[in-house]
Amino acid sequence: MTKTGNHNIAIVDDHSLFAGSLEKLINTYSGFSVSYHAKNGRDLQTKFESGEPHPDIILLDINMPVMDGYETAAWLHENHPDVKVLALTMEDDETAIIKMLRNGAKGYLLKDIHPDVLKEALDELITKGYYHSDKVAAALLDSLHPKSQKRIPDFKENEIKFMQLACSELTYKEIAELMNLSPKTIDGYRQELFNRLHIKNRVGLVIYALKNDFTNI
Amino acid sequence: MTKTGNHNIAIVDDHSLFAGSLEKLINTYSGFSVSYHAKNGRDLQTKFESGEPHPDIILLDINMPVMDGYETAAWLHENHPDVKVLALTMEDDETAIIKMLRNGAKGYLLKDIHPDVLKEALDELITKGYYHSDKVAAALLDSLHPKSQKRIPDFKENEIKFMQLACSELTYKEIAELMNLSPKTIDGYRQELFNRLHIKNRVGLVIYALKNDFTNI
DNA sequence: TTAATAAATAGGGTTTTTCCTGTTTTTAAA
DNA sequence: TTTAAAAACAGGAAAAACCCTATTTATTAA
Repeated sequence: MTKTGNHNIAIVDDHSLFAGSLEKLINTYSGFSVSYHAKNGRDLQTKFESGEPHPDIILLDINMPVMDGYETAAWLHENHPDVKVLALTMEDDETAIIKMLRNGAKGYLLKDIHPDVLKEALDELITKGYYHSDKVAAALLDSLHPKSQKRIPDFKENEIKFMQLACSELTYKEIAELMNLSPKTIDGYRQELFNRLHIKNRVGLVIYALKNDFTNI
Repeated sequence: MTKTGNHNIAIVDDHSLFAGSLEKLINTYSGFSVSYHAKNGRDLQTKFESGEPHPDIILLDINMPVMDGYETAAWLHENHPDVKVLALTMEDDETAIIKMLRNGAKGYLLKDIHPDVLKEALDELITKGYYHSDKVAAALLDSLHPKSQKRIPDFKENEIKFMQLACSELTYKEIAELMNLSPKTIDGYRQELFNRLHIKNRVGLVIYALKNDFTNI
């Protein structure tokens, strides 16, 4: 049935049980087998330096202690660009997707997918070199569409100031007073930012501001 | 007719990939096989009512939508006390352990354990009827010690869950639905937290939660 | 100077949040 | 079993947030 060689996979995840289980699942897929696990990025680096053959594919978790998925993906992309990285994580988060892809990941999967989807992703990774689910495709489009490839849209001075003040317990009215503007102007900033950033409410704005280092707590 | 010594296992977890993988792992253990999965407690109830034979052991996740691990364990304990429940979760939380055991779970395992530990736990579950890791034993002891009651964290479990969900773009109504509680109860949590933490609004709560590592963005 | 554009402001309505107080239900203790 | 406390829930109302559309005021490029 299976033609060309077997593809070796490494799993990088600090949840041993998940990793161990996943190995069994993957080993039931023809054409794929798991060669080893690593608990985090640092652990993976050690494996790479140990001289044993590199895996073809790495299933990479994002949330890990010591050296997380972002760092690990970046390191692999830099030092072992031949190794295909498939992000496999719990986080259903557009910025996480973008960040992983920017760091060289060839695909992004959520852990709550059906096992068949993983098989499909692995197959596509081999045949096409990447796997992009609908969610990833949407995230990509979204990130590329705003004119230039600017990751972070450029904000006006006042928008940034408002964003920062919104990350506090001040009401919009109080923010307006502080900025010497009409509450209606502030409301305009708010609305404009909500639209541009695709967020629904002030908490979304706070999260955005924190994620993008416009403020810190 | 099951072979002598073969024990059927059901997995209740909303993470399909984990469940599917775990099945493969367990099927490599002699004496155990997985008969089916369920996505949550409600789903499990349906399986029980469908007439197919009940599993001997249920691996039960805590965090699930619709009907979580606590409810499910309680229901099983009430209606199917013959079925052994092994809690299998990410939460390394003493109160969660206590709560699951009180609801009839025969053991408690973290998802980041080594696969061998799961095998050991399953074996002990069959031979002894329970599996108590060191952590569970410690939690039990601690809970019996009256002093520990004083040391109970400042926040109740639901308060923490609410706090975490409040750090999102969900409305309180949506959070209430997710937690299977009345919006008025959620409002009660909110008010209580605002008072205790001396904060004025939801943004204050988000900031508090982030500062104190109840969530991360 | 003027037309185009961007920024600030408004009107006015809907939804959500916030707040206060009180009742029912559940849980745990005596 | 009774009782006290805690948790869940509720009514109602005001404030704040949210949303859409439109107008006035600055800015600036032709």
